[in-house]
Amino acid sequence: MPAAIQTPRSSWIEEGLRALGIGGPDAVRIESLAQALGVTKGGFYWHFDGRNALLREMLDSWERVVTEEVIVRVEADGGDARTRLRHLFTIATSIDDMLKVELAVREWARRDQAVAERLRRLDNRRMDYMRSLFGAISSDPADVEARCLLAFSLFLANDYIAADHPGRRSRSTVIKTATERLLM
Amino acid sequence: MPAAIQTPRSSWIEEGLRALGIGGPDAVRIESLAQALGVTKGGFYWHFDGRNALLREMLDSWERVVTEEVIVRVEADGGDARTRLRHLFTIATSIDDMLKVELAVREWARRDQAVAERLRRLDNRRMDYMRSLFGAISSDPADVEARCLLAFSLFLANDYIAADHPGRRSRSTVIKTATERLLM
Amino acid sequence: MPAAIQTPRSSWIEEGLRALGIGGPDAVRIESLAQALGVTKGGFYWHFDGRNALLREMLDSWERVVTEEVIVRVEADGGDARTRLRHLFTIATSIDDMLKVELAVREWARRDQAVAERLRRLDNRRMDYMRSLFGAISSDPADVEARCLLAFSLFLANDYIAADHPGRRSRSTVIKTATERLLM
Amino acid sequence: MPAAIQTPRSSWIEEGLRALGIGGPDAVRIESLAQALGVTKGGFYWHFDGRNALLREMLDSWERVVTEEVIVRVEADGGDARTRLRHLFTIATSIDDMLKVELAVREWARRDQAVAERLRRLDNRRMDYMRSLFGAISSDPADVEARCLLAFSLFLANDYIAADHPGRRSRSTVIKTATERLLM
DNA sequence: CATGAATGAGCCTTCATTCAT
DNA sequence: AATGAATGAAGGCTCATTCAT
Repeated sequence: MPAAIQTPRSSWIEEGLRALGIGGPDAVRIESLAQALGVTKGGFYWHFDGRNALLREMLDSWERVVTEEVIVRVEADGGDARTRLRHLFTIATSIDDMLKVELAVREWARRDQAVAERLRRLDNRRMDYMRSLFGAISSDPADVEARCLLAFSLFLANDYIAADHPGRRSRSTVIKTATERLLM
Repeated sequence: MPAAIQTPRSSWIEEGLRALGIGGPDAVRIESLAQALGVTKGGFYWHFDGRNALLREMLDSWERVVTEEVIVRVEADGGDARTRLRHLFTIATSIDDMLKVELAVREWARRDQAVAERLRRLDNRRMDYMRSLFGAISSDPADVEARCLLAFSLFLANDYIAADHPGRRSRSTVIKTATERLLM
Repeated sequence: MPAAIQTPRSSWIEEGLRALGIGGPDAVRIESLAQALGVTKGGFYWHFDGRNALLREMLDSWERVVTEEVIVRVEADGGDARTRLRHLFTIATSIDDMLKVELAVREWARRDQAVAERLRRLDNRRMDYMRSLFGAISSDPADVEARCLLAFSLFLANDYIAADHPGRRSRSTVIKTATERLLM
Repeated sequence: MPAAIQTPRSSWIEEGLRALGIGGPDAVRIESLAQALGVTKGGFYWHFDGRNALLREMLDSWERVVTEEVIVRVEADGGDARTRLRHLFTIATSIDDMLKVELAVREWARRDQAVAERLRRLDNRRMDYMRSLFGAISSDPADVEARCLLAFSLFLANDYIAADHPGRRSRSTVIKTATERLLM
């Protein structure tokens, strides 16, 4: 039976990820997190070796969730390649908090080599998975690759592109159309 | 008499955009810029009303370049819709510094309402332009919209996605294939 | 266990009042106070919300001392109206540090509406008290009012007027004569 | 014929005195004065040796006006001692701008020995003048001295005391009553 | 585990001053 | 005489970090 800890490491990590998603790495301030957790920042240093250690563990934690959870859930639902891809897109865009973190990490990776390295591993794993699914739809490797990149781009860019769509079209409708285009 | 001094005002803005592109808004530090320009930070306040004023003018300046310049260049080259779209993609991805700024601004917009507003205006103008070009290729409005979004996503995501491509394929090859897919 | 630390919060306030008395509000510099207290300026922000908060609390603290303490001490000593007035003048001019602060606050009030408002409340309370005492000496309300104003002026101007007095007369002798004139 | 100067020394001094009266010596900022005069601060250094030189000349200028002008005007109007004293009080409290400067200088003197010295000379000259007038009213030197101090105090404290007066009494009415009390 | 308190580095901003033109 | 531009010294504030209790 694990000791009942008052403010466990995981709380700091969760709160840190929340802050990261909202304001980027610079917003992960020990003081803010402490305040959000209702404790004083001094206690933080009992759990972690410093801010960088927290940042590292935040990434570890996020990586684990994002990799395992999503793919596991898609596979659990079963179905053919097209079905799975549709599930994948739905799940990926539905975990709102995680998408925010995703974007923050990606921006962060542009400035930090270590983060970039982690992201490369992660993206490769995801692309591999998509490649296997799109490979069941198209037999042209170049086309598979293009579809993967387009799908991935669509997923990421959703939150960045601020444009409105004409008529009664909502963003999600446009994404759905675009997705189907990739599944043809 | 030739232009005496190369308007140092714009030097601060240029340097600011460079810093923004590399490290995001938090990296736009008066002291760093001053050092990069070979002057002392105190002098900055002769030119600008403060950091926020610089940030605002940086966005003004960037918006002007990105909007006018790109579309003007594409139109200058002429050609049919497909040709113009190909030119657009080439130009958009070739101004390396501007792409970095683009991404930084986009991340920034997620935390700052005023920036988000500017970006919305800008993205709408771009989407309008693409819509007019894709409209010449496809007659289905939903399809046009989907192609626009995919194209835009592809452009943006390029710098974010860290995945490698199997075989001898380079990223730019995959993008080219993906682009052609959108022009079919 | 005796009081562990002598509430460092109040140390900042005391030191702040000292600085205010000597050099006016502009002389209340966090850095100077820190140095005087033998700590670094950063620590100040643990105790206060910023310079303005300190300034506010300094005024609170001073107001409390000046209002309560003086009147309480005079009343404690008892005696008739004349005796009390003599005590009042003696006490008011004897708390040297407080007189300096008094003058500084008054000058400050000329530039800051909020300070002016506090001072008005304080001065009214004092005038009320004097009015009650002079009312026992003179039955003409206009005369009472004039005596109050003269007494208050005398108290304040003491530190401002730099003139020497001829003969062997000291300032305090002249003030004593003037005071008695008001008590006739 | 003196050269027609664009922004003469005297403008800087006048503007400096205005700033001094409003905000004390710390408010005499070259930059503010320049802005008020519609020129750039750089030009200031053509006229003056630096901020301290301006401050010195401001005091010179103020001293001249205050000493000569007031006494000269009172004497010009003539009358007996009581009449002259009444004139003196009226004039002294009527030059509003000068009263503000007067108070600012007095506060300043508390922190600056050189200013204190000037003020002592000035106050002594004024007290001498009042002494001569009160001497015609009272033959007791101690009483004369007390009246002088009270009169001077009343004049100075007017602007500092923020108290309201009960009934329909205005401050100036109270001062008038108090003045007459000193002339009895 | 956590608090209270403090350190110190870093940043923004203001302002007197200087200087070439 | 005055401007445009810059320097440098303060001073206010934030925040990661440390440490005794």
